[in-house]
Amino acid sequence: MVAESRPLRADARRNRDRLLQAARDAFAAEGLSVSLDEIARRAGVGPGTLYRHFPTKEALFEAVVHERLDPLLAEARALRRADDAGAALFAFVERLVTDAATKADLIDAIASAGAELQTTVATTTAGLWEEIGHLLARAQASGAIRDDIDIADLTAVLSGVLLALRHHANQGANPHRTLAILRDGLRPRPATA
Amino acid sequence: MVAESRPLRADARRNRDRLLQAARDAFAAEGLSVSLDEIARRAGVGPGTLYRHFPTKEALFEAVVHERLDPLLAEARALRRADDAGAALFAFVERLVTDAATKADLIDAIASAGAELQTTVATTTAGLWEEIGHLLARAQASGAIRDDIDIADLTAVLSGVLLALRHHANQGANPHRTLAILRDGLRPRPATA
Amino acid sequence: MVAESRPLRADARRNRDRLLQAARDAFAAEGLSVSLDEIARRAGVGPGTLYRHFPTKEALFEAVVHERLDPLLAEARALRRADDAGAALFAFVERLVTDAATKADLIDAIASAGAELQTTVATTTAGLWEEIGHLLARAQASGAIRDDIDIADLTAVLSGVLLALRHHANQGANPHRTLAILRDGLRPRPATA
Amino acid sequence: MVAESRPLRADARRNRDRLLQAARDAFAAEGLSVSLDEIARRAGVGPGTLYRHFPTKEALFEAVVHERLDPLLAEARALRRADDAGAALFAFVERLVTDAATKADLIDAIASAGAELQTTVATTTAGLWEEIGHLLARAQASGAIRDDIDIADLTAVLSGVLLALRHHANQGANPHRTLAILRDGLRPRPATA
DNA sequence: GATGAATGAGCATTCATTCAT
DNA sequence: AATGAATGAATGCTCATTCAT
Repeated sequence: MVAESRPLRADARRNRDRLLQAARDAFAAEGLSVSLDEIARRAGVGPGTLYRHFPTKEALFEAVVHERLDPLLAEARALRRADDAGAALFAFVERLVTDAATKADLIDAIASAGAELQTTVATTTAGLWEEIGHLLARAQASGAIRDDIDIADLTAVLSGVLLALRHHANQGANPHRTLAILRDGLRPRPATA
Repeated sequence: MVAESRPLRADARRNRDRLLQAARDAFAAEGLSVSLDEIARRAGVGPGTLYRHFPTKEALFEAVVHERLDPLLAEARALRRADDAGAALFAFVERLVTDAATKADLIDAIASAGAELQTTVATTTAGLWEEIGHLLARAQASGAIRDDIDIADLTAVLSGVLLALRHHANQGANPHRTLAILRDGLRPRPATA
Repeated sequence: MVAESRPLRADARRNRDRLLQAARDAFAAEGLSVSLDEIARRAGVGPGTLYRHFPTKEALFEAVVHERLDPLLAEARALRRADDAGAALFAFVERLVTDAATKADLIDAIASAGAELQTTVATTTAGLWEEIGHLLARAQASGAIRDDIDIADLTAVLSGVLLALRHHANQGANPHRTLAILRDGLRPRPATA
Repeated sequence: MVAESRPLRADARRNRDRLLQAARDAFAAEGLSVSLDEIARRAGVGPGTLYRHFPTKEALFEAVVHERLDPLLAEARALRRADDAGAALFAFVERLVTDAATKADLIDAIASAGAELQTTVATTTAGLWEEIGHLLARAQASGAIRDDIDIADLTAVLSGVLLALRHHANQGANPHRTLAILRDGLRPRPATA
């Protein structure tokens, strides 16, 4: 799994990249229902080539998910040791929401994935939630975040907000204002409600 | 031929109900991609019977959506003239969240509706958002809700939370805690930001 | 087959007539592909009632064909003993063509009937061709019609003309001019061609 | 990658030809109502292969029509400048009738086209009638054809005869005798009517 | 490796026919 | 008798996957 095993990667690598790009765009634009033929067409390759790189539709989708998630995961890991735990969590949440707004793509697929492909994708996303759990725990320990919620709650609201921004972005919702609601809601509650 | 409004609806009504129930469950479990044959099978009828009651897939979906939305719409309308505007909005939000938690079904379809079927369903949901907009405006006027958000923002967060509860309910998210985040996030901001 | 066997014919007869009328119109307008439900709807009865009167689609079609053919058959039989055999044949041909033009309906179905329902309808039309054969033989014997054709040829041209008038009537073909070609073509050939 | 215009068309071309052949036979035998699955089955391919070559039923039908019509159209065009205009028209009519007799297939579809698929097929046939119109006009100008008919009339009779030969060929109609009727009917009328 | 043709199960929808009321 | 609901096989078409070239 470690060693680069094969030589001719010049064009193969290029095709793989094109396919991932095309798949990203297509999933973002049409959802999971786009046909693989359409993705291959957009990438300028034959469906057989797509199959060679990604033996099933789910494998392709998962690769796309990985491509999106891996940088986020790295960022979350880097924040593990930030000084200000509360700021770290808010920074990461902001990063997620900004991503969802600007990339305007398959964050939603990451968050939901319907009941259709699931399994492997779910495994892939689990790592992300785990990192967020860490950030939440530290932020709660530092007093920056209310104590009466747990990682499941945060995960729920956060993926919900991501999904919502995807669906409502073109309808006037402002990511920053949406974020403000979330941010204030996560703060420790003042004396009384 | 005399006065009973409809004669042999006994079985027809029963099949219609069974179909709606099966569709509700199936859409909730598998999303919009469930096949009509599968829904018919679950309802114990032939595909032709499904067709008789709901001539297109969209018609079936819309019937399911209506069944869920109509009572909510009625409730929202009833709250229009509540004395305490802030309490009215929170009550309705709580109602929505409770629904999503207990019915555990296609609130998500209502909230997202994907890019797939749209038209009529969109029209149907528009009415709901309109009512919520009313409640929000009054709550803001009364000072119970922060001023720096508009209906699009609320809609986004709210549908996000609903979606989230649907996807994460079985993963331990607690509706009341999730709701608490939303509730506190909607309050007017204290002195500092 | 002779005695009227059942009493309650008042409304039953009326339904039967309505169904035949609706079927006639529907076949004429849409061809054989109209659904029986559509015909029943047009007749203002339920599909079960249609079925009671005509147990298969073919039975209905055949009844319609009979209704059209029987008067024509009677007319042909009446012409069998006409004094002027040539005039008799031309008169009958004219009658057919006029029918096709004014009724603008399922003469074509009679003539073609595709490869779909056939058998029984073919049997039904055979009687008509037989009568025409009689008229042709007599006309040829009297010298009014060329000798070098037989009933199969006449049948072919005649049904072709009927079909054609149905399809081309709205495109400017004039039944009388079309008929003139046929009439002159049937005459005995002058000395040389 | 070098210069052969198309690489693996060997099998594709063969399947396409098989499909056209199967479609031709099937349409001729059963009319437009044959199912595409049946045609695919007869051609020995899956329905998806049929779809790849002809994406709709109409596209398949039109391909079949073109295959028949294009040579006829070319021939008609070639006759436009013939010396003897009357002979040219008769030659073309003979060609049509011969075709209908030997190919024994979907000339009728061409002539009628039903009320079912239309559009593109209609456009395709229009060109043929236009050419025939040319030949008719010239033949009338030269005195070889009666003056009291127009292209619509000729079209009607001609397609009628084609249809008739299709339906009655196996019943003994002789193309040459049928043709004789048409030919003599088209001649200028002698002294008396 | 790449191509794109082939496959065949599957989908939404239709409709002739049957049957409970 | 009549009704209209139910049936289920069939249709045109789609698409993930496989395979010959």
